[in-house]
Amino acid sequence: MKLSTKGRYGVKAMFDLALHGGDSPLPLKTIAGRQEISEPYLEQLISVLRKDGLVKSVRGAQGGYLLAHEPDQITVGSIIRSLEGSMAPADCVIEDDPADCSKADCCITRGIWEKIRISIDNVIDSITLQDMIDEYNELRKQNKNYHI
Amino acid sequence: MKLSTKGRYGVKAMFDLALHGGDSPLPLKTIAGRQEISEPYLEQLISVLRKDGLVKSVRGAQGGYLLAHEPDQITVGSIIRSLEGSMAPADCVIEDDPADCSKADCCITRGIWEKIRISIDNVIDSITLQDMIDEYNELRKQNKNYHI
DNA sequence: CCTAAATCCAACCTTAATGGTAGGTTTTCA
DNA sequence: TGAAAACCTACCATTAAGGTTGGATTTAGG
Repeated sequence: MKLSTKGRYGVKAMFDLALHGGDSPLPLKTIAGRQEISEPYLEQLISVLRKDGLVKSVRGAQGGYLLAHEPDQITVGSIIRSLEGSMAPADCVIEDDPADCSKADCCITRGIWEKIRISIDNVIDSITLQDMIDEYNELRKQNKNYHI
Repeated sequence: MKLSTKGRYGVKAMFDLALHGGDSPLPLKTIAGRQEISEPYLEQLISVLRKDGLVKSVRGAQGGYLLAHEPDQITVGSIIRSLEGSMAPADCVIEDDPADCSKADCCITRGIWEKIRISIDNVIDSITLQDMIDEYNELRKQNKNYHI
């Protein structure tokens, strides 16, 4: 039940964008360097985030990426689901289109997988990039020793 | 974030053992047949469960497997963790020995992975095999149409 | 207008895990 | 003593992860 690097890198990159990005686009090279992620690999990930409408891109020199919405409108859940798909631990409890199973209505284990999915979704959908920024600033206030 | 078949088959097999097993050992062939799991594959899984003290085995003819404890003493969490390891979505938040990360004390994403792990653990550690049996019996009472 | 910086895109590649099979050895009840 | 069972080790095909490579396209700035 590991999250792959897709989800983890994606959240890190989006947080970096929320923290350091402003009105002018932030080039991927900067994000990748700061977060220590392979740039061409991150490129593939952010391409997915762009297609899902989480970031906007500006092409050409001085180009880069921008958050498509305010940080308090972007949840960690939307980032992770964009890159990893549903957080369902089994295909039979994927929210939008569950794999059909003949025993679905009387399967005891199914209820467990569903509870797990709901509990994960509750956590990740309740955290926004703004929450992460606030926490970062709080931590920064307490001990000067901060990086990302 | 899928659970592999190890965890899913393991829970199914243990539930089968709790439901149909008694004082005499239940052969793996019966469980595998009823749950539609490849017998030699399930053998590998139950071997892990045995080494972790969740089931006891009886060798020889008329042998098989028995739960090592009462159904209300065996949680879904203990089964899944035995077969899949920690439910931590990232190595830096594995409960017993987290992968060390230089930024651990000031990493914002780490807090998120930890919240996810805790919320999953809360769900799976709160469900015992007895709970599953109770739910099964309840379902059985309501509609006659029951299998596993 | 030219160039460098950037996004965009498609293909490839290596490694490890998944989900098994196959083929035996040992134990033990009837 | 035979059959049924657990036990054990090795193998294997497929897939996904986590990239790398090599280019094509766009565009601000000199």
